Amino acid sequence: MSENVGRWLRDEIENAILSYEFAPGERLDETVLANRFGVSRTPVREALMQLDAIGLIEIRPRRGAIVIDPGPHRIYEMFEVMAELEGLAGSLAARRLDKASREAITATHSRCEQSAGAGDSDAYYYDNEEFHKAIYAASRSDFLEEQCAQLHRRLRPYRRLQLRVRNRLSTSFSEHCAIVDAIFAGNGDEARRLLRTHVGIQGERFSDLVASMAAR
Amino acid sequence: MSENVGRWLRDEIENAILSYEFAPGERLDETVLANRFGVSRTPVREALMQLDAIGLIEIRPRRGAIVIDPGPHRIYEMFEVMAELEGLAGSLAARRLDKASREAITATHSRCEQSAGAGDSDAYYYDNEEFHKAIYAASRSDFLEEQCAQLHRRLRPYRRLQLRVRNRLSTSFSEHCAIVDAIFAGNGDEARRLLRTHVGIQGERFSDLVASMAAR
DNA sequence: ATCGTCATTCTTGTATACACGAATGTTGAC
DNA sequence: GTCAACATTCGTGTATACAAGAATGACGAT
Repeated sequence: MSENVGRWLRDEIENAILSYEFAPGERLDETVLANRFGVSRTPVREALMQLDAIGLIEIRPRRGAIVIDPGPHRIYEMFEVMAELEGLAGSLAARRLDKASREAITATHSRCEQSAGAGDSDAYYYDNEEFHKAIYAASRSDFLEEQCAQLHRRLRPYRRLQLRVRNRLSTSFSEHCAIVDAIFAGNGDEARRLLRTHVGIQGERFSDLVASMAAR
Repeated sequence: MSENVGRWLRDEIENAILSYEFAPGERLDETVLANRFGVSRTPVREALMQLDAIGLIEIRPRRGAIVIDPGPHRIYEMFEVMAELEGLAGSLAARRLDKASREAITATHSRCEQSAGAGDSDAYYYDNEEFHKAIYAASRSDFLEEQCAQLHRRLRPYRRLQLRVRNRLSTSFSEHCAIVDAIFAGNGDEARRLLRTHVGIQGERFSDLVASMAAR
């Protein structure tokens, strides 16, 4: 239970949305939520406000809050932006790499290698996140790091779906290898290019995503 | 006065912060704000919550809200990300340009030409905004458009400072010309490259910015 | 004189009460 | 039977009251 009820509720409701417990399009009734969590409406409203700012729900004045349904097209757009930001992070990381960042990338990369080798999709999902976060941090740009982390978080559920696709694990890891090489070689342009294609969802990978979304 | 007091207050306080009426580092007392705007603390808290999510203030639990002081370095980082996003918008615009977007860009571009020719810095400041927004819209990516608009808004005060620098008006406009040419020619890579350097603040332009910030 | 401890005060965090607009169901007319 | 107007209900928006933690100042000890 976080420092105050409002933030705790924000996380709680956010998780519920990201895990599809609250379905896209569903209306979130303040009183119902307040009862469910055993608090008053005030912190519930604060939590909803924050979720609105993050973009997970939409608060229509006097008409309540509904869970936003991004839809395949918008998700594609979000990945498109994510790819661009990660590309920037990679190119900066290649230029500014220091010892600590290098070690962090190496560590998370080898953890990815283990889980990919073991074919453990869930473990890879987690290690992959850490790997990407290490690259954000290596960019040495706090603002970029924050933006990347925020968008990464919002795309989390779809990324998870992606990993389920056959062979994606080993493909993803070999792409990681090339990315690490480029960054460690100080080749910013190459790191940018590789990360862009690694993160972006083009062609059949997009159809795969849509298919797995439709499957739920 | 917007649809509800909370959002109105958000805009009101946001403007006060962006216009330096509330100085960076300053503490924002809920009761004081409530009295000042003649409302209760409830909508004030809602507004502060939203500003926290936007990143303009920081709410420290049980210790009140303070206006964030980005500092030159972080502002540089924000421009760096802005440059990247605008570059993406430009490259997408070049690929996806349709009649309506083409006309919107042409219209705003020629308005920039007028105000730049007249040496009217304030008018150019406004027309320039519209020009960039036209490019965001031309990208045909709603998410990217929103992200660009949000960051653009947050960088507004510093952009204004930049334009004060000698000769920046005509330099900016000639860069616009090249950008328009690249987009209309369908040359996405060129548009991206030009926008990145147009938006970014490298070298002496960064020192200029820091200098004008220190001058206040 | 300085530092630590305790009490007081002030501000934030949460709950509750009230007001107002939107949604909905009912009744009547065509 | 269908549609429209009105009344009622329900939920959001705002204000106020209360609780609890943090900042501040005074007092005492070293």
